[in-house]
Amino acid sequence: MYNYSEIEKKWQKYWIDNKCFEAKNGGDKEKYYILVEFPYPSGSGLHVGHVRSYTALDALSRIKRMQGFNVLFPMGWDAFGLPAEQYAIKNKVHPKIAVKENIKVFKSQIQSLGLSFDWSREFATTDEDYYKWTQWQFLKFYEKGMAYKGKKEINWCPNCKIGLSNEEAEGGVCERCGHTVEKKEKEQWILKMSDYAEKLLDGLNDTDFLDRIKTAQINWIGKSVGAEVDFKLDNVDDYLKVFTTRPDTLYGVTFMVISPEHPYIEKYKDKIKNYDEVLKYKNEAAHKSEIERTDATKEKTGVKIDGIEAINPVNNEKIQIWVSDYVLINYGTGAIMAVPAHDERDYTFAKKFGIDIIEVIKGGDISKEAYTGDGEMVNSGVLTGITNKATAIDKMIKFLEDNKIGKKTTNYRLQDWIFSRQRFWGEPIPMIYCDDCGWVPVPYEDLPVTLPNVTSYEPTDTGESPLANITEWVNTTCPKCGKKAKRETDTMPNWAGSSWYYLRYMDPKNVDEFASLDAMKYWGMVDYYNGGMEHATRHLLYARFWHRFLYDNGLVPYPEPFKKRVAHGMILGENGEKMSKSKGNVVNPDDMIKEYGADALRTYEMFIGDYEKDAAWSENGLKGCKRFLDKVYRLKDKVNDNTEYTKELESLIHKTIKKVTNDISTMNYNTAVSSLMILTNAYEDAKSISKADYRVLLTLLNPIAPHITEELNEMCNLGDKIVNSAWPDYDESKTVDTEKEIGVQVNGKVRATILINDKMDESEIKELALNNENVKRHIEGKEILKTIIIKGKIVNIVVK
RNA sequence: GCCUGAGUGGCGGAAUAGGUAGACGCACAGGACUUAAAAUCCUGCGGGAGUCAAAUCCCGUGUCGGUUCAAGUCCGACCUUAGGCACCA
Repeated sequence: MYNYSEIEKKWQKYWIDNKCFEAKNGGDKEKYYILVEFPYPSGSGLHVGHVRSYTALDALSRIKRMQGFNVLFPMGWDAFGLPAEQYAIKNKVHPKIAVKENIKVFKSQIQSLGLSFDWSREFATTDEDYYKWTQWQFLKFYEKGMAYKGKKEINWCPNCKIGLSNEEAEGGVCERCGHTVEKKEKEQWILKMSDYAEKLLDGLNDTDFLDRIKTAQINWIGKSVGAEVDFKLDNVDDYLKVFTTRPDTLYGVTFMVISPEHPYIEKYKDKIKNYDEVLKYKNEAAHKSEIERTDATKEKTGVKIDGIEAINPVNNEKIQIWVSDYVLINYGTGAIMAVPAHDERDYTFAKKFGIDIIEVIKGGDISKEAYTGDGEMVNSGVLTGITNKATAIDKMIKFLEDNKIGKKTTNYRLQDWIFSRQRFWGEPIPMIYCDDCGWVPVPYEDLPVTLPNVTSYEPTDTGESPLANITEWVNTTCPKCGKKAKRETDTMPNWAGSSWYYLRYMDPKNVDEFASLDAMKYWGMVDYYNGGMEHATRHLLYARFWHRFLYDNGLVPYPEPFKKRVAHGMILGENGEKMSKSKGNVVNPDDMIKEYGADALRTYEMFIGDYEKDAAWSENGLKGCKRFLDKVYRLKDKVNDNTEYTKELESLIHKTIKKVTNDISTMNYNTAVSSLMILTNAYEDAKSISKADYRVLLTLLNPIAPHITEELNEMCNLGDKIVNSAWPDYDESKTVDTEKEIGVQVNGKVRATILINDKMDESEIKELALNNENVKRHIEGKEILKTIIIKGKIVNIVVK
């Protein structure tokens, strides 16, 4: 039909030469910051999934610019990480070089789509003048006591030889290679993220995230309110502290359980008569994988501790203490009070080991199962007779606090962030260890701590970072005392660089600061942030935490980084399965651009379905969109010289402007395209169309298919470049039909349609309806009970 | 188990605030143009009854109930499915 690749190249060049999409900091226009997650530039190149989200936000950016906003729509590269490192090891090149090549490919692919990114602000997280500031911010965490080095049991992948965060080891398998994760104790840098649990929860109120994203975050933070209770140990001057959300069931406690890692096992070694047995159990638990350990369906195991007992503070009963791996050391206090009558897990445990079960809430049958519902309190001292859980809990907490045996407490599932990785290709953690001074931060003026230029950095078997082998890099002097010292060889996780990149875009060339306060004040929160659902918890929480910390220390002007967060669905293979090389269902965007053009690919990906949902690829669908653009192209031959909207098309034009404007801002891209198809079909049916008719169609289609529309606009001399023009307005009054067909129902079933106009009153409409032949047939001989007329919508005649 | 969503033709999916279910596209079928194919154009396209053809009628938005003049849309229970959390006390 037409030479799209030539047209596309022409306009892409025009946009770059004329700096059409470069945002300026400041000015009279209102700012609007649109962000798509920057990609990891993998060797396999751009995925059609990238095309979907980039095009969607590109369309939004283009509209916003035409509507007069100062739009920031930047792009960069999240380029640290394991794949680049592994590729580099295999091919004996420095990852810096491999990354550079990948970025080149990615960039040219992205540019061939005609996306309106502001390339003047481009950077990669691996650029020294970027990660200098990542390190600088880490030092701030350290300075404020928010980063510490601690011995932590980490998730260790023996295959990748790398420590993994809990998030990367979900389900007990390595996220990268699928190998079973083991536990390994290691000194790790840790950020005190758990201190921010409440703030991260609160901050959600300042955001406009999709509900499911908010929910995912709330679940992840896992707040639960309850009480801490001290159980005195019998014959020992010490307490065992537990956390419970059900202090109302304290009278039903028949045993306690501590986690295998609980410090009391060592502390009371001498008192525990069956210490050997307990230790054996502890060791078994340590060797279990995360999967085995956390499988709720498996049978409960445990060992009764012989030699120490506790005393229930509310009734002074002696209580046996068990050790079992169903109690986790990293939640609450690592110890629980067990109420088998009213907790399912405690119930199973008690049944298996023949421990007493005491009912304190009526309503269930404790011979069959634990009753977790509400009911009347029995056998419960001061609580007896209360029938409401909340009241009982409040009363018990007051009792505990009055008697100084416990207090109201909140617990969070959210853990501290293990920030060390034993890898080469990451930001070096800017710390130095001196035998005399301990850990000393690298002085701010010495940043960045750069990675050494070496070609060999195989991972070590000991679990140390490959950097540990590069002695000339490791050995340094202590910034404090000047003696010989060693650099930290751990590097930062991938999530570090992506936790603040949106700030750097605001002021990417700044050499004095990570971004100036002025720039950050000007651009404010990211107005519209798009990314995958897989980042709804981890990346988004890390970035919010990082940002909030900066805010609390006066380094950024607003507490929350992102206003609105949306997520796109995946593009699946033609067979409905996730695209993968092994399944052979991968679609390469380059091939599609070559065969159908970037505009057709963009249009199709917007039309493919609900933006938030997964959608299966269909090359036929893409062909359909190509046909649509061809149709738009052919319209050029029927443009007349009129400069006003054609009368017969006017109403539809106004309706379409309204629909496309709304749909793109609410992510309903599929219906936006559909309404443009309807308008195009109407133009086709018309004898001829005016310049104004054509121009408005091209303008409306431009955000989605920017090249061909700009070309046709020029070819037909319709006016200024669309990119420099204003988004069309619509006249609300012209979107309302003067004449309309509405349905006439008899007893709720449509029996006819009548043509009404906006001048008719109810009686005229009623008369028209009753005189319809088919309606007459259905009401003949029956009594009309009532007639409902909803203006412009429907008539319903109720008969008996 | 708990927390979110989602179930509509052969397929992707439309249906403001309850008001003509199936927009738009794909696939398919028939026709036009052509020596032929491609491209393009026209017609049909949820299921069933009915008819030469129609008109018209019945059924139909996961299932079962309910509210309403009217339910894809609201309410209750359930089923299926995707995602999140999960021995979190």
